[in-house]
Amino acid sequence: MDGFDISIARSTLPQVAAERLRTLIIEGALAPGARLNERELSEQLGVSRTPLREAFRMLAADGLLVQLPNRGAQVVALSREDVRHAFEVMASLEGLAGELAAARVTDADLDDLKALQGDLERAHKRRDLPGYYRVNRAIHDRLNQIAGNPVLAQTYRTLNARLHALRFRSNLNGAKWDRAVAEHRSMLGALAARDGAALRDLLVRHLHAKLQAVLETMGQDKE
Amino acid sequence: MDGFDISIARSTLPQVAAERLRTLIIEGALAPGARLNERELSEQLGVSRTPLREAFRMLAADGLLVQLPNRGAQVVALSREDVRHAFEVMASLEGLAGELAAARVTDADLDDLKALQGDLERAHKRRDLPGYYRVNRAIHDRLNQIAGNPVLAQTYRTLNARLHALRFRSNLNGAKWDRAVAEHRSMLGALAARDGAALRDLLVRHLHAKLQAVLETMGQDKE
DNA sequence: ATCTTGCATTTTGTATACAACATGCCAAAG
DNA sequence: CTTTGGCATGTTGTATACAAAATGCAAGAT
Repeated sequence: MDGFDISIARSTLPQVAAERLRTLIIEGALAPGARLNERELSEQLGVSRTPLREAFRMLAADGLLVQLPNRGAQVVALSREDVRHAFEVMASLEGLAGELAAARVTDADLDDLKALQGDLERAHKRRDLPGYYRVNRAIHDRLNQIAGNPVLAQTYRTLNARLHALRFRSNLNGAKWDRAVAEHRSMLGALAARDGAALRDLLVRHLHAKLQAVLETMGQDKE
Repeated sequence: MDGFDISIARSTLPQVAAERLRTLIIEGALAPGARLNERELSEQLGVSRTPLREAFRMLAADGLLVQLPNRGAQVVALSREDVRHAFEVMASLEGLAGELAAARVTDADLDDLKALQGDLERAHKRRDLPGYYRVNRAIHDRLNQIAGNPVLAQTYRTLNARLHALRFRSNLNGAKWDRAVAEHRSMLGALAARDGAALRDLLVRHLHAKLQAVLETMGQDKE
């Protein structure tokens, strides 16, 4: 966290391609279950098949694609069970982040988080869902940063990225949204009190509520 | 868990290469920090550079290699901090596995685990360290299987694989080993009582003890 | 003597040709 | 009419050639 990174970000071609594909998947341009034709895609992206294949491998590692031998890559189609399992793990990790953060949080950190909580409530008040999600994410990132465990942050990020293939925005109806904001307030209180166990419980329950919301948006899909 | 998979395992060349490299890394033939020359390695393994590169990507995804742009791949060199962070996350995941398992365990499962516990104690009694580790791993796998969350199992496996690059076997002196076996007995008790919270605590502490042992074997290495 | 600068060599990155495999169709047999 | 075998076509897997980048060394300048 100390020192500055002045190196210019040199992204390799596979990385750029992977990022591009990731966006296409998250935005839904590439639907879950869709098969990705290498030649076709490589022409569209303007790269040859080799770097594209490396991009496939990266995305497969993140769980956004599955690769079948001799049958290429396709966008993952997560079942409700998959989502449930992923959330179960993410809740546990988020709880750990809370515990760690409670043990290490400084007053300066708390001030930052209080400011973010303010942003969150304002976004809520004006029903600005995109803004709400942005702040929400910022709070989460900050918490993870305070927790100070890069492996934890990385693991969480990977799991989360996988779920984004679903792109469940929307679906925060009034009651649920109000409750979520209130939960955030409780969480901030537990953190200020340095009560790791309480924060952990709150986070786990918070994630559980989120899971329910996501499952509802998924509706009665397959499996 | 129902039904049999009769499909013959068709491993692709990159998979085979990755598996081979994984073994070389774990066994220490490829030391941490070592740079992997593509041409050289591809000749030694008898594959061309393309599948080898895909193998690199897979291992990098598992965290066994790091890939630097235009500078190839090298075996990760984990710092003590890295190990600490990884164990922190693994302990949390293992705890979750315990909680879930306690909620779903059947009497038949318990019988299996009791048998394994017997194996463990026998291996301990005759100071059979490799055997002990094997049974230890079997118990862990069984627990994860009972927990019934593939995402959890997968995440744990990945983290664990990364640590194996260190190949810390050995280093279980008398006292620690005795204590580990006793802990296993307690864990089995908590599972039999379906006490998820207790099992969770035991597992987290168990992993914490393991971390200490690992850190000792790492000695006063760099960073 | 040390530091820079350019060149030679090595190594990685990308494109592409060719081989292996999968898939769908059609015809022929039951 | 259904099923099976073979073939044609398309798609992925692998090898290799070429391009771009990095590294090490040596010669010259300060």
